[in-house]
Amino acid sequence: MPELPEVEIIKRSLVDKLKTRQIINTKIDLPRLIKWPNLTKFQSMVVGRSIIDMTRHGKYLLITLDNGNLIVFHLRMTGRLRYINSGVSDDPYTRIVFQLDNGAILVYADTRTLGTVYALLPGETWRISGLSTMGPEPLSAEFTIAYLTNLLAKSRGKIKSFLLNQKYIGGLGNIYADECLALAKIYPERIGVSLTTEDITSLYGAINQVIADGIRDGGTTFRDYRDGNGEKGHHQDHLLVYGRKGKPCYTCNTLIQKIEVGGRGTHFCPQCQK
DNA sequence: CAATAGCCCTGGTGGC
DNA sequence: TGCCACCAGGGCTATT
Repeated sequence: MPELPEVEIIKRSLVDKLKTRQIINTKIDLPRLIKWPNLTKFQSMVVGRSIIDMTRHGKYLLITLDNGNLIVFHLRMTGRLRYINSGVSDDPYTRIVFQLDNGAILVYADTRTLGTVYALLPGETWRISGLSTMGPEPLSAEFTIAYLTNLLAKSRGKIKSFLLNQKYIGGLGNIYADECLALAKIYPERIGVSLTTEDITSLYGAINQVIADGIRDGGTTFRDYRDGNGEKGHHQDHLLVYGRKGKPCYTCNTLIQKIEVGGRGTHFCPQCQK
């Protein structure tokens, strides 16, 4: 499932190829993925425009067009964006194709079709609440120990759920949230306000470290994730707990457990994480 | 504010 | 081998 590191790698692998390209046509096989506006308006806002830039905000990907309009993607669970020189997609789950002026295509493919796509006028990002209410991202200047401390002082829910809430921190998903808590040695069901100064310092460092490592390794490929060139990531080879239920902890050899927290599968070491 | 359930959706998997 | 219930889970909504 693409989280911040995966979406960042997709952006990096696509941005230079897309810049200055003109979108000459679209082929939309699954119109319900377009959440705003309707199919006809979406096409009219996109076709004929040139791409100025591609950026990422949390797990959202944004393409800026030459008139200031935005194409916004959220890949959810199984969304993929890929640039294909030949102009022909071999992905059986291709849902949207953007035909470019050099004969290449930008393909949006999505197995489970939970992804979302929008076209926005300049200044319309408020239409996507998840985008406009998103908290600071790991590794950003706004994400500080003081910020985290202030929020946790008011947080009466479980720390795992806190980390997944995009209003607090933008970009963490289920895999990296579990990894953050493992690295910080914090039990996922701890209540936010119960975290000590030491815990918070450790967690803050772990969040930045885990996200940086994920990016360094080109993202985590469990099944579906690929970058913009169709390449897998490597961070699945460096996970401490996610997907390791029943396997020994690298620190203490205790078997990793999996529980449900806030409706999400949650992996942790019962010995190391307190 | 927090927890929970339901919804969207398809493919892989485990059990029998 | 075939069938089927179940699970994966991000983000949103409704309810308690």
